[in-house]
Amino acid sequence: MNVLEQIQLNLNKLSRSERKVADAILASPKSAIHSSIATLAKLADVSEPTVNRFCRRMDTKGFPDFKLHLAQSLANGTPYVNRHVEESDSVEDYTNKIYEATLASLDRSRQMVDTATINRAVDILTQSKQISFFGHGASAVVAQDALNKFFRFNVPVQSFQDDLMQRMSCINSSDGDVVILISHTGRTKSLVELAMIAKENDATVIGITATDSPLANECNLVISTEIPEDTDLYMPMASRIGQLVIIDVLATGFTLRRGSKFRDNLQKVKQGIKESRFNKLLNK
Amino acid sequence: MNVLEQIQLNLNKLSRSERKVADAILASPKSAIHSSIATLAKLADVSEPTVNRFCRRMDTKGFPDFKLHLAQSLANGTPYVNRHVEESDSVEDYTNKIYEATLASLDRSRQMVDTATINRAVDILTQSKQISFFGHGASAVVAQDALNKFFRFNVPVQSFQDDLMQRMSCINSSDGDVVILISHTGRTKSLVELAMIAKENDATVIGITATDSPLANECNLVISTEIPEDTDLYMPMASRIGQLVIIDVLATGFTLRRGSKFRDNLQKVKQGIKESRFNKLLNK
DNA sequence: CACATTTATGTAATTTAATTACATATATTG
DNA sequence: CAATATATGTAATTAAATTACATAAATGTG
Repeated sequence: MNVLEQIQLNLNKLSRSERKVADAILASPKSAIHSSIATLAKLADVSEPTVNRFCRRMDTKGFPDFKLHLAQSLANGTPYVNRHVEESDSVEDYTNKIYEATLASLDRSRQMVDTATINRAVDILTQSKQISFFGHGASAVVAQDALNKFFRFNVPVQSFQDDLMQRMSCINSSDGDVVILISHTGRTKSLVELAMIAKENDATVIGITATDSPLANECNLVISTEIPEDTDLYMPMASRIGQLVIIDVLATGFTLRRGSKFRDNLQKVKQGIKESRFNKLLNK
Repeated sequence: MNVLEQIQLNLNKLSRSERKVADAILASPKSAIHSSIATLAKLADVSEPTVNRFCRRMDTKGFPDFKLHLAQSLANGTPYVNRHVEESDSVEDYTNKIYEATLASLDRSRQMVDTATINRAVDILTQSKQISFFGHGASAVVAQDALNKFFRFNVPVQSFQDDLMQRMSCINSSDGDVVILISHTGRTKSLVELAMIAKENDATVIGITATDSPLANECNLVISTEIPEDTDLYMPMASRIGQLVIIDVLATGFTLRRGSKFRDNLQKVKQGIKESRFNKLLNK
């Protein structure tokens, strides 16, 4: 709830003088944010400390803080709104809606990500003997992206899409191995089974999934991706983008933790695939 | 143009001390708006009047006015700053930087996307006999994601990662087939070859790639993903996220264009994979 | 209703924040 | 190199905001 709304909703609960302050602000909020407390107090016909008390009552630290919050209230509300695609939408409409929904989802993910958990995951990954990434459907794509990223570090890393290969990999796992299971809902049956098998074989299981789900309950560590989202027939599942960014974060953390030797290997890989590309200047 | 953008655009034109001020603000704009001029000056290692002069240079009346404008910039949907990950970064720092870089990239992509081109691509896809998605490396992941999405529409769609299979698919293509080639730079040699082969066989070639690249030159239609980005050893390639969102947009456009028959098929697929998941209420 | 207690309010004093003035340092130009 | 312009920081001054305290008004209790 922003400050402007808060003022309007609490009008009836304000005292006589504080009501005067509210009225003066509501009469011209744009002007209020640029006014001194003295100017506003005079305009509202109250004392300066009354204005200050009003600001405190609106849960701000004082007048300058109140003005900042009011300024943000005036500046168009929340930055990205998650709106449904409608059948009648033009290409401009649905394109923008999808971008905004994705941005909104990613922003929420940014706010909710638990960096302590990320740090622990990076610890575990850094010390692992082998890393496996598994997921199904859209999350399988994330697992493959993870493979593509971690493969460049020249550490033992694998990812399979075939269900049997996944099971065998988990059966073959042992202490020091890490199995990362990726699932939006955490309710995919076969992934929960993979978690159990891996744990039975002393691997560490990390879930990139919804907390308080069957899969989360079988994991040693859970990186939460539980952003509520409206999926319907037209709206893509934006949360897989959040999963991809978590992979990015883990990969960067891994690189930073591992230090210069792995940076060198990254450079080696980058150089090694250069020939598969047209040179930027010559082959235009 | 808001204050945050103005700062970023004028970085090169600032004097040494004022550049320090800008860097301190960009490092933590949310914190800056709540700071006194003394705190910010200390943080930036400059004098208080230098901060005041910086604010005047940004066309604000002084520090309080600058803060108000900055607060509105932050509330207005362009808050994200693309900052490099440093070796000394904490997990909080690099996590936030990666999220912000991704959000910044995606926001730019949103602003630059050409909806007329999207519309044409949706036209072409809607009328196609068969759709193929190909990419390499990180873009191969995008191609697979596309397969996962379009497969649900029950239209002929394919995607291979094996180079030979890709070539054979393009050799086998004919009029009415669409080949979508995904590449960040547009300079991957084998993808350019795929484009040539597909065109020789009368397929329509759509590139999700950089304009003015070898691949773009071989395509019938180019959906541009040419967002300048700073990639270095630590920063992930955020543009693949933009490619994924373009796939989302195309898929939604396809669904809207195709109408109710395809909506029904989506429901059928969704229902069909329900049993692979634990029921939300019962199996907790 | 009267009295006691609590809450609201404004004046004045104090503190903090921001701005201005001025001297010095640095960069640029002829 | 010298002269001029620009940048910068210290110290002083002004403005803005907050706190302290006394008084007024409202509320609650017997």
